[in-house]
Amino acid sequence: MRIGYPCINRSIACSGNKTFRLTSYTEKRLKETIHNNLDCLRKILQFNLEHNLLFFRITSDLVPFASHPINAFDWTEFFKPDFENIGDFMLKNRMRISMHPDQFTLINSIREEVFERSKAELQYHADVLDSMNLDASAKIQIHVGGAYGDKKGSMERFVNRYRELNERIRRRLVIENDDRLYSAGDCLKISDRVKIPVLFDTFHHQLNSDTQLEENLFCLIANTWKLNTDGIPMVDYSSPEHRGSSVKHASTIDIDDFRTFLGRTRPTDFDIMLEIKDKEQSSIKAARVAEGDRRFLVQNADSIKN
DNA sequence: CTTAGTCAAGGGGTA
DNA sequence: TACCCCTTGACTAAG
Repeated sequence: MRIGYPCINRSIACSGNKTFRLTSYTEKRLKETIHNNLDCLRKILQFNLEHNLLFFRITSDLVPFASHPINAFDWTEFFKPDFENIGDFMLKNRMRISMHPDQFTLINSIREEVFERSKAELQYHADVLDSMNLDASAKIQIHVGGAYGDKKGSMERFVNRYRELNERIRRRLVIENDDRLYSAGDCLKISDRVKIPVLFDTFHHQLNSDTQLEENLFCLIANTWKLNTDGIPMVDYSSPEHRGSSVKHASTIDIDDFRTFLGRTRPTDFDIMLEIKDKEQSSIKAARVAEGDRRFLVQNADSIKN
């Protein structure tokens, strides 16, 4: 079990998700921004190592406009040594890595041009992870997509489109249950067809589920991950803000809830991404709680040994 | 220096 | 059809 957080670290004085406006695009600006972002990513990983946080999500802003037609710059080649250096650091310290393209990446869109752009965007994400020489346990998580007034047909379209993707994308792709349309159960149905791993999001499950989170569902989801290639399952963990009626991500972790969650999911082993506003601060607290959990200790001992 | 509107990209829901 | 919502930080022009 590894614990981590997505994209941004607020404790160190650098921001690895810098970007700029399309209107101010120049190759020089692009180069400088990528350089800054890679440099900062390396610093964040160092911080994470020091705080026993071995799971991290790389921001999709790492390379701005990576899949946009305006970008003709061969950034994989230019920054090859930097990507490899970061990848070596991750491997050496047994870090688990994910990426999460945002809402515009839609495999099952009814519009062909949206699918084409999505493929380009997925290829960019795969290029980042490939450049770091990471194996197939480094994942790219997306949602199933829209419903378009015909959920069944849209799930079918996802299956067919998924089969069209190239192997470099497919080996990394996983689907995550969303908060409104596609539940964990829906994701399992798709997984039955194409054997894609399902990434369980606890918060989305609270908002959109056909069953309660019971042990059986959690086991079924865990079994969609092939341990020798996909690695242990990834789980996105967050909780609603307790005060107020709105459904927002909590500003900080509720340690008692987290402890309960750890208890309820035993003995299944998985990596946890904390989608909580204060990012690394909550992660550090969570890691402390998890130290009392066997799953966490095994991972720990392992990384010290190597 | 501070602030408020805006940013490549989609889709769902309501009036 | 028109408009607002999601969710988020940072960019950028305006004050």
